[in-house]
Amino acid sequence: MNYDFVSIEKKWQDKWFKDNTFKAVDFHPTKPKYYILYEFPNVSGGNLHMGHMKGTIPADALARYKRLNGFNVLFPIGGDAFGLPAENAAIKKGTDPHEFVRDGMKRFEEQFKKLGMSFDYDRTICTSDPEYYKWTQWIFLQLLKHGKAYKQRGVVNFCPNCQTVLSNEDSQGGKCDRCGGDVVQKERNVWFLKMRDYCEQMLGNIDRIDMAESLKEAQRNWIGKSEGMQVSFDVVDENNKKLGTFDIFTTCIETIYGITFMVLAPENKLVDNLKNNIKNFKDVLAYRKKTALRSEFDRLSDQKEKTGCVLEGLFAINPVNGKKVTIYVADFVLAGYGSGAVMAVPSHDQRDFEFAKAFDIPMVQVIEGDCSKHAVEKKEYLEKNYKMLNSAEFTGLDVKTAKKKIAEKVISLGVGKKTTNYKMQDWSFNRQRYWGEPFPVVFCDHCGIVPLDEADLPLILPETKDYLPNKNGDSPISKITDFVNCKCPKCGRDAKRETDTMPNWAGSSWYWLRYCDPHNDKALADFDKLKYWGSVDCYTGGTEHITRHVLYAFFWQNFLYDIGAVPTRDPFLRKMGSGLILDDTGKKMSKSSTNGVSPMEVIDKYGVDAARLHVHFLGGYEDNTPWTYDGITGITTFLDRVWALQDMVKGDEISKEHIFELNRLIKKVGEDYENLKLNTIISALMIFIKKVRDDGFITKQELRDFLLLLNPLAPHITSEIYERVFHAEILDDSWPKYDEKYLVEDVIQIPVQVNGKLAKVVSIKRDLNQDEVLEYLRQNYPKLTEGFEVKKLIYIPNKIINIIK
RNA sequence: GCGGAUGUGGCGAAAUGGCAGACGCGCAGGCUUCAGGUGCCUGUGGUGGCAACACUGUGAGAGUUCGACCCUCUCCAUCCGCACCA
Repeated sequence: MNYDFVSIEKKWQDKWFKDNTFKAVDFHPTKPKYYILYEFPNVSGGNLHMGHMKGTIPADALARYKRLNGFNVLFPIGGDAFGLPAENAAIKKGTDPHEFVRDGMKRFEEQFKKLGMSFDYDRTICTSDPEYYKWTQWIFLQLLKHGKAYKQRGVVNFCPNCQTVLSNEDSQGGKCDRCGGDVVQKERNVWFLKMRDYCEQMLGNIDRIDMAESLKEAQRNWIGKSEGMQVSFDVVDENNKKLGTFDIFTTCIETIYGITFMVLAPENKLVDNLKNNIKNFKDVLAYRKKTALRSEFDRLSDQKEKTGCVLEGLFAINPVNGKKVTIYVADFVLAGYGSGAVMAVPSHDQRDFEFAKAFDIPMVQVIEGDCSKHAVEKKEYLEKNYKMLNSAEFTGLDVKTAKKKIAEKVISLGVGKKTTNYKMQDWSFNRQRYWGEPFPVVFCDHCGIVPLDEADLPLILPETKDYLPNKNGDSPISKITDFVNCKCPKCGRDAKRETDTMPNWAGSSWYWLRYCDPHNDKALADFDKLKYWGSVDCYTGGTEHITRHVLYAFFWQNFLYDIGAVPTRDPFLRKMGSGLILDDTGKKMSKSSTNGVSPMEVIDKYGVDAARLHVHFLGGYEDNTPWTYDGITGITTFLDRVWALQDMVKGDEISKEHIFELNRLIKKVGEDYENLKLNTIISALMIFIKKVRDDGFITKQELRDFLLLLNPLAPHITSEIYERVFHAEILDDSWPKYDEKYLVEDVIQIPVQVNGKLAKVVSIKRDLNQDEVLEYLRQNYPKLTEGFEVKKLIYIPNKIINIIK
């Protein structure tokens, strides 16, 4: 007899939705809090895809499990709606973004309902709602007020296709994150957030969070902490007249006697400052222009051919030995890292080596090793602790000692100091696009950049039909003159508004805080509520944008903590990245690919309980799993058998036939929910149901416990059976307890090995001592010990016996 | 190039120092059924054997251990992230 999943599932979903059954209670008087967050979906798609099944279901199961265990669970949802992804999708569809987002949010809600998600729908937020982005703007004002936001001309990533500036995070590998096109470098006036100030704090967050090591490493790499020295070099002309100085950063101070040239990034300011002394300044400008347009193709090309341009007429003086060397500009030196300049030691750095070969520059070897084919780099010379050469008083010392002594010398000469460098840059924070949070600032000829009064927030995004990106890379908002022209809040004279908008990451960098108090119009959230809900206990979601998103989250949370707006530095205690669902070619199943199977299709065919179980029976939460319908019959058979339990009820209390299995099951399933190991929960439940069917009956109490164990994963069918059998609501019941005394049986089966090889499995009383075991074996299994002397008996009580002969 | 992870039957996968392959799919055989792309039962890593059983087996090779999928070292393969970061 099959159960009618269509009507049963709808019945419960309607009820949960209508009653908002899963409402979280602020300041619950007795229950402990538990905060589960699922990464809110981006409204760009408007439809849930298989990837969402991987992330939502475990979060929902954990939420339901925790509620049954007496927790006051906060499990909210919302939509990430501002920014390029939604705007590009809206443009493609030819809809106004406002309307596009409204539709998308509605569709998400319907689909989440169909998934049986136990969200608190009263707390739903959307980042493009003025009530929400009021507080995104408020946070920006605080950043500005505390010197963590600044506007500056700088060389930044620009996507010619999307017509906007992008952050480093949004242009990884030289490709636009949204359209995949090549990103070029452009000089522009840009808002930056001082994320670099938070490198150490963020590294602390990474250490404290419970998250996969690979994700932690990706984030540490992105921050890119590196310890070394900053050293000052004088710049002179042919006649040794001092023209200025510049700093370099190095992690290999021990090679300083090997410098044969210096290299600046093409954009380095020194080039502009000394342009009158550079004889070939025209060539330098031409080189600059060329490198700015270098595309992805050039950068990835295998040759990695070194290009550059000498600065004729300028020389640098090595502070340790007074040696005069040539200066170049070259694009292998990055303007944004360190001070945008390096000392070049071709014998001991492979890039310098290649550059020296290309430009025919001499080399000086200062550490042992064979430098004829390639540089002997620090990995090799430090590991082998080679001796120093050609390094004045340090010649003959081993490298490790020399490194310390040379550093001391540089410091005592007053030309250097120990420093720490980070790869991470400040966050370029504006986009020349329509669909985003307007910046709450105006530009006044008299007062400069003037922030709006907090009382005037939100600054509403003006409506317009002309929202397509501009060809010249200006924001379309610049055309809305009655928005742009305004009065300066400070002096009252005519002023203009900022017309760029914030990036899509703005709204998602603090949204977990808003869920604690989503309707507050006095603060981003009430401080006591933030304190009550605290850090997110478990945060699930995809891994696609995890490095960026989590770092941005750490950054904002730390900033808000420092200004006293939130009670903790750690937004999340545990972050789980769900694996991908792969299609039949082993590639990521994407929403756009034609072979993508929609979750709604699976739900319509098999029911949502079956779909929920199937996706997570396929493999572990953090593993990639290939999608297939194969095996779903195993799940539907299981659910049919669960349904059939109603007709097998006999007796009330737990039977002696099932007491051990049931207690073990309760223990195992509970542990597996905590660790989100849903696949083994399902198999454990299958094993139990097989036992029940073999015995031909289940008691009422056993059925009750079984339904509770399955409820977090398959909430509909279990709610229905519970109601039919017990005439009550399963959600009013609580998680079954197990008793330790039923986890162990008096007579156990344990393996006996001879010389480490399995010989026999024997039945034996629990908790015998070693002598008793040997005696027992001699009595009952004489063959195991006959014919040889037992040299040694290894007996791990109740686990294994190993006889050594 | 650097970093991280993974590697187990025909397939998805269990087992984190103690009986490898649980559970599910698939496959084979059987029972039920008017019928079945239904339900139920049995078997199923490989090799040999009618069989009980024997040997063998977790990417490859070494090591630690009474005992290794699990710990250590070397290598190979695949996937992911970063990539001229001084």
